[in-house]
Amino acid sequence: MRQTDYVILGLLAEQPLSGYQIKKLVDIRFKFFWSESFGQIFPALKSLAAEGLAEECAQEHTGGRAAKTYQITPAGREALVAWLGQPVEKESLRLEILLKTYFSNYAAPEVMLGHLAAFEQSHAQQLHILGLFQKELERIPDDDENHREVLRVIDFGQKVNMAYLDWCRETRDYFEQKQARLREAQDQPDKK
Amino acid sequence: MRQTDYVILGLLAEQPLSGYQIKKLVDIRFKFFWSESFGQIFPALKSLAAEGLAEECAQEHTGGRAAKTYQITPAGREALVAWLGQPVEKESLRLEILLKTYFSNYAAPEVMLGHLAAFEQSHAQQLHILGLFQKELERIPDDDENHREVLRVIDFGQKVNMAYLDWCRETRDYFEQKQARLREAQDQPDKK
DNA sequence: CGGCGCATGTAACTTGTTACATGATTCC
DNA sequence: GGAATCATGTAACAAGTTACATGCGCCG
Repeated sequence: MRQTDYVILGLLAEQPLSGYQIKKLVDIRFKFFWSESFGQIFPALKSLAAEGLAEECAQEHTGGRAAKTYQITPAGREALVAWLGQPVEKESLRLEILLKTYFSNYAAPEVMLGHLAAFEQSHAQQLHILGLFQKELERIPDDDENHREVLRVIDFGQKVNMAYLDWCRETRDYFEQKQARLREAQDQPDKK
Repeated sequence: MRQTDYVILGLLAEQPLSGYQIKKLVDIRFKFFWSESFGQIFPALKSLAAEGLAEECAQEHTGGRAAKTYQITPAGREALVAWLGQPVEKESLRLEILLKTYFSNYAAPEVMLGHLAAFEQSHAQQLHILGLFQKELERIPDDDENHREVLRVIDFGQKVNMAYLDWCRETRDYFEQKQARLREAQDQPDKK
């Protein structure tokens, strides 16, 4: 069983969904810490159905092609709970910007300033979206009784993105100073 | 050209290295934001040599099998600088613990408390190691003139890991309270 | 009827991990 | 000579992305 399978089971545990809807939910709700593509979701749904952890239900079609909707089975719920109890094993972080920062003495400070601006903008945006989610969750009724847990996840995103932005500002300052130092050295090559 | 190629070029830009040494450096220096395996490094070194971006030099052997050492070529340096100037494109974060937190209303609070303890311990450890690196860097002479950039990378790790630990503590509190609520409800099932 | 939007599905590719086979040296 | 250590290399697998092919209904 892949991680994708459990993501799907978790979402189906709340309500029946189609592959397309699952993709949209993952893109919105898990955006800052997870992703899935169609190439993973559709095969996973098929295998979940083959193993009896999910089953096809009604074919709704609200405009456009009919959507194959799946619902979770009791065995699927058991599998989900069993997975929740297993130790967390996957944690991965890959940040090209840190690689470039590490090697940045081979490039001009301007280069890093550009990368930092893009990074900062993207994470400020993410933080903004998380804030909207938080307000939305606090506003609507907690029918599934999972709002508090979801808020914990959102809080993680907020803390981490704020840390990213802090780092951005400090690092921007650093490269701006470096740039100023270099300019000075160029303008007055004799002094020292 | 893969990301692995640039990681290798960046490390070779400082000094000639063997595949084995590269792996060790990545494991130590980039541990908290990057990883590479032998299965990526050795083929990458071969292809870098084929493209003339790196070349084999002396076969040193300091105990054990002879190490094939590679050094960067001028073309390799150019490729590295060109990559540094390209926009940052890869940023990925995958945290199973957030997935489990999101779905945690299907499990007992104890389960999450266990996961949180492991997560907290692992990141406290990482933070500790980053502190050691920082002190080490501030102590030794900055021969390659890249200490300040490396310290920016370390600072990122420290900020992010501190954010993780803050979240851990708050989330631990939340699940402990939830646990207490459940216990209370079980002890006095009549009240309300 | 043509294009757009919703939706499913797959094949090809890229990337990354794991496990294994091998080789050479040192130390006991 | 055997274990430990340092080191290279590969094959098999697992995971993940991308691009494409298809289908259907609606709207102008």
